[in-house]
Amino acid sequence: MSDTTQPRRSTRQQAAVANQLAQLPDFVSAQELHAQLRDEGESVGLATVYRALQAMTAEGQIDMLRTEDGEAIYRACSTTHHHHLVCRECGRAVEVEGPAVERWAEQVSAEHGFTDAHHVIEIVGTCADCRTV
Amino acid sequence: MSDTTQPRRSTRQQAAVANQLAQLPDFVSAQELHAQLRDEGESVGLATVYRALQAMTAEGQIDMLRTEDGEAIYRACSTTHHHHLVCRECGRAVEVEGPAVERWAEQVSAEHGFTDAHHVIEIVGTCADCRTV
DNA sequence: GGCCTAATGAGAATGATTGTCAAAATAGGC
DNA sequence: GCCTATTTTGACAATCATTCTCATTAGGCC
Ligand SMILES: [Zn+2]
Ligand SMILES: [Zn+2]
Ligand SMILES: [Zn+2]
Ligand SMILES: [Zn+2]
Repeated sequence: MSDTTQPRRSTRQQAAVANQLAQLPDFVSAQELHAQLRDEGESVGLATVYRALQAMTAEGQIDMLRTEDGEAIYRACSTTHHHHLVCRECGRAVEVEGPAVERWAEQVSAEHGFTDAHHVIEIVGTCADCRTV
Repeated sequence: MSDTTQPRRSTRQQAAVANQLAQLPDFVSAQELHAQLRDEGESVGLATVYRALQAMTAEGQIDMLRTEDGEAIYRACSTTHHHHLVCRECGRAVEVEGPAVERWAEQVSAEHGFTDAHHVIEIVGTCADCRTV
């Protein structure tokens, strides 16, 4: 199964990225994370931030998904698993959960012989405020 | 609700994009579509392809989603509504349906006052073949 | 300490997407 | 069909996230 988990060397930079991510409740882009680290003095090169996030994603330590405009965003996956309901006009996002969906995803994967399945679910709509404009 | 559907003028280029898309059974990127049109002699400027796809997406005439590496891909949405279960190793995709999920998505949107909601659901796992390797 | 090698960072390079703006095409009214 | 107001197009430049390059730095280990 190509378990490409060669142990990485532990460095200040990787720890900084991991810690920062652990402190954030929601998704951030690599750019944002880089800026935050810079602001806190714990400066890490941009390329390194990208590499760390990549590695952690590959190892399943963090979740990655894409915003509507294609930017990759990351989140520590310790947070409660949930999904987003996003307004296509103002970008406001509501966190939603759905046990039924979680079960469905697992079931569908199992039915087709897939293992270690993850899923991405995003709902995009127009919120009440933006509708009345 | 800012129904920005001012009727667009109909042009050869937009027709070409729409036709090409109607002929393709699966998702294509703007770049691929542009190349195909060029090869078939029905040449259309790249920027125009992007604009046409954008417009059609905004009008709900086609579906757009993002590949793993962030590229936007499009498909005529005449096909039956379904989702994909994709193998992270070999890329094999299985089309799956789930009435329960569809209902959940609608319900969640309604609960929060969102209208005209669409959703993106993708499940990524490791298929049976790739597991045994 | 010293060696080997992986990790870092500054900047260049890539590549999809979007912006610019003059030229061409459309929709209507005549 | 012809004319005009407005939209659309296309070649090219500009943006911007992400990746690549490669000289330098710093873990892991003796
Ligand atoms: Zn809104
Ligand atoms: Zn879920
Ligand atoms: Zn597979
Ligand atoms: Zn669905």
